[in-house]
Amino acid sequence: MPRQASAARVKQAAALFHALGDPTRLSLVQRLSSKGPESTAGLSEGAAVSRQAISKHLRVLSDAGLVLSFREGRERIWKLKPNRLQDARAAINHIDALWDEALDRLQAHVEAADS
Amino acid sequence: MPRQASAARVKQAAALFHALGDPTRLSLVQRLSSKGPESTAGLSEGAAVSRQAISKHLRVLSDAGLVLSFREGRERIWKLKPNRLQDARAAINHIDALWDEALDRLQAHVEAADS
DNA sequence: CGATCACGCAACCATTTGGTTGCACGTTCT
DNA sequence: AGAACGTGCAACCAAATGGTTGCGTGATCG
Repeated sequence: MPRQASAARVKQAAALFHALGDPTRLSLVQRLSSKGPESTAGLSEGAAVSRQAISKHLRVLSDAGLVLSFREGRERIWKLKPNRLQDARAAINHIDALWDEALDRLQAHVEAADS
Repeated sequence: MPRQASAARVKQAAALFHALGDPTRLSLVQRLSSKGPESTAGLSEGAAVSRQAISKHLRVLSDAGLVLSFREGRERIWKLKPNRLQDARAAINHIDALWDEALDRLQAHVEAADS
């Protein structure tokens, strides 16, 4: 039996994908991943949009558990919460597993009819 | 050098995640994955929302390349395009790879300072 | 102390999104 | 032929989204 009701799991995974489903946010995740922790202003540096826009996106990522932050002097530092990406990958793997099972069933059916 | 400009790649991946980032749509993908091809009406069967809502979601999934459809008599049959999920996984793996590189760089730095 | 910097908050705006209902059209069943 | 079915299309609606600007506040620099 599943550890969690399927509907709730889908909701959770969808929330994660939703957070990743914006180019600006995905760029932020990528940047935090490659360049390491950075301040809000730092992350706004090269961006096409305003600091507040970036700030809002970071808040969305934070709500999704993809990123965390802490105050340091007058800056707020953001860093990636890397384990969270595993959850997204797990969701995809789960769907893939279903797909493979379906193929197996189909294969079994074909072989049964092949006698 | 990257096969594609980074910005374009991010956009592509974000579009994919965006399509997966809705509970109803993610359920549809999961259902198509586990139960195999099905008609619009069939997919609307258990759903909480109307047939047209489902139809719109399927169209979004189709635009994202996650699903394809064909007319069969008076029905439209939808089936998963499984390879597309690989792209989503690849995007996550790519970010993870960046992260690992960053950790390696950090490690190298620590060891260098440790002499 | 005064200037500047980084940030948070709020108001506001246009567009997108997710949903509905109603209707028209082609297909299938009897 | 006529009824029922599966879809597609369009209009419409409320809420969410992504963005802006302006302003207040605490921290840091000179």
